[in-house]
Amino acid sequence: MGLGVIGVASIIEVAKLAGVSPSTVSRVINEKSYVKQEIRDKVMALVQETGYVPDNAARSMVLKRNFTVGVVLPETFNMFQRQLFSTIERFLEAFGYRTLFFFVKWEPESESKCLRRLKSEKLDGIIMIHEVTDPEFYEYLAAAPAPVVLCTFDREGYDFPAVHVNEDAASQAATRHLIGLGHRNIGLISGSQFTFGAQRAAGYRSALEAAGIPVDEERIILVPTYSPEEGRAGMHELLARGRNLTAVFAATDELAIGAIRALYEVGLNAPGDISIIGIDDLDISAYLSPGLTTVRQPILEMGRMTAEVISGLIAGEDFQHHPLVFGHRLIVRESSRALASGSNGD
Amino acid sequence: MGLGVIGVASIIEVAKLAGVSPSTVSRVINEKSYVKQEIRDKVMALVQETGYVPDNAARSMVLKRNFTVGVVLPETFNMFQRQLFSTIERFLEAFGYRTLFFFVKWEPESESKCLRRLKSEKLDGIIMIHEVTDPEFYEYLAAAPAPVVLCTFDREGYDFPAVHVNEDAASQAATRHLIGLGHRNIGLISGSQFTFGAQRAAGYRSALEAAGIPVDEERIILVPTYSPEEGRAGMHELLARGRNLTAVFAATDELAIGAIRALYEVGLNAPGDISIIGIDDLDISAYLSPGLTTVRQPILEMGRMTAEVISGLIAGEDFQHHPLVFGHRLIVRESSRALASGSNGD
DNA sequence: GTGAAAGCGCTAACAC
DNA sequence: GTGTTAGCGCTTTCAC
Repeated sequence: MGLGVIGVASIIEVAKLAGVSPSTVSRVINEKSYVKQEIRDKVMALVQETGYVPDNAARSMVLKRNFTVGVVLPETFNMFQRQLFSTIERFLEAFGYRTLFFFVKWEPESESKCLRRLKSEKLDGIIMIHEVTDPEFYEYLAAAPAPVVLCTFDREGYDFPAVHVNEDAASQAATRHLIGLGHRNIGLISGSQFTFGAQRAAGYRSALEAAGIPVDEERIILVPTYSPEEGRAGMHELLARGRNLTAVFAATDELAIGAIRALYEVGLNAPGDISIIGIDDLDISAYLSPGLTTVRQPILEMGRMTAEVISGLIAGEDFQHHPLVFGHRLIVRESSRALASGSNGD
Repeated sequence: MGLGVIGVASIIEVAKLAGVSPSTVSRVINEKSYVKQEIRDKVMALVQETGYVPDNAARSMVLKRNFTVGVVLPETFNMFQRQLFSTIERFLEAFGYRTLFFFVKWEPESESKCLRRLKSEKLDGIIMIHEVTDPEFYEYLAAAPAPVVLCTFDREGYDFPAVHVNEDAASQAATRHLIGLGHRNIGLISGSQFTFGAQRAAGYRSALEAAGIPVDEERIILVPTYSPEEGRAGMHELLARGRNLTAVFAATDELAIGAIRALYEVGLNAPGDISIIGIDDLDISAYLSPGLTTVRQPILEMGRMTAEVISGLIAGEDFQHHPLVFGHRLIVRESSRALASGSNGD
């Protein structure tokens, strides 16, 4: 374990101890060019002994690189995003980058603060897991010196690589699942925040139309965020409208959890009274009682792809148009069930 | 919004444009010493216009500080830890520090890799939200040039400031809640990982003993991790042992969620057949159906305290012995209920 | 009140 | 193969 003096050694001291120049020590450490075996061994031994670790700040100053990728995500990130960013972090680390997280609130001031911090970090790359509102933010990103990858959404008018699921297809699949179970009076709880809220609502509409079921606007509710609380409130509102719902498609699993909760509060249950389906397939969704029927986004693949694309871009590779739009997978559990004949409420 | 040349401006260019020296620009930005109002205004205007932001690497090199606090947490961090670290991050940012996360897996190799990375970062402070196993890790921490604060646990033999809840009191409260409801046949699902698993089990035992209820070892199960899956498996095992349980104390909410799931899988339910209580009070716990009865840890206060202590320490303040051990709060929801008389299974 | 100059720790030319 | 030198962008004495 050696002396283990804690990180006080600089490259100069190691060089002195080894009786060589700092450049040589640098060469040994970075394996840039050949150094005589004997010297190399000696230096390595000293590095061990002194516990020398290169100073990142000095290194990144001269290299003009930080080996750091910034990840912007909502301060209130949910479990889906949590899984996504862990995955991204893991792959990024494997590629030799450290990850710096930027949590941003859903308010202009927070976004501009984030933007300032982003600028000061001289990042090698930026991953957006959060769809900010400020147009200036995207302008900066587009002109930024570092590559940018969007994850879980796309932005019209820019050509950032964007890793995301086909929202329309996913929500059509969710709606079709309910239709296939015999449901006709299907409600929707989606959100007005972020692009995907509208996209998922659109998928719901087109699936209904494709099945020849008229869209009843009273069965659609758009809540401000995607939290369980909003799902709960949305479901209560839907119930209050008395549209004889037998099924509800919640645009996210968290919304679905809240919706089931609302049912519970009024003495109803899923799927007994109303079938529920979500989107995301959070870790927890399989452990709910009833287990949540949902549409899974391939988190692992999306995270890996995001990390791969950004590191390729950083390395200067041309952006090959990877297939960046991912497919979904329907996961049927217990919160949805076939409509008992004659019980469609009409 | 001005020229907005992307972060290419250096302090020298701003100085040239303003017709002053770099030192003056530095003084204006850092408000270190007085600069004539006129010049100050001019410089500030240029800073705006050029979008100049000081380079962190250069800054930290000369200042010999990174303004960075490292937070070590488990790669599989749960929702409780997620809330905790968001809180810490927010306060740290308010104090002017950026947060660098170190996710570590539950394996020796991952811990030593984390240790290496920790060393190379020249952190101003280190917060441990994860109880690593490697003794060497703690040795490093104890000798580290930067202050260290433990959060959610304590480590015998060291005198790191440790922010955590009184585990014994919290789990006694949970157990007593069940006892107060008339339950006598109370199971326990806790874990063998981390110190708190044993602590919570101890609280369970002493509460039982205090109530004159003999501890039945067959009603206690220790699972390897604290995931819903383990809670589910643990509950199935408990059920299989046929000890006429009417209530179960799960050492974490995630464990409790899994336990309820297990009940659901065999056609039982909480609280109808078995009452369930957890510890943590995750965001999601209130939205389950039934809502989970649990013991809340004051996440916000703990996070704030952690950030305050570390920033005080970094600023060179002597460590005043703050009250670092927090109290809990029983949150009664629907997963627990009074034992119907005569239904105690014996 | 402001400028000049030194230097933080490192790497990359460029000599030798 | 290895040493010398310059310089990354910033802050901070020290002059003025």
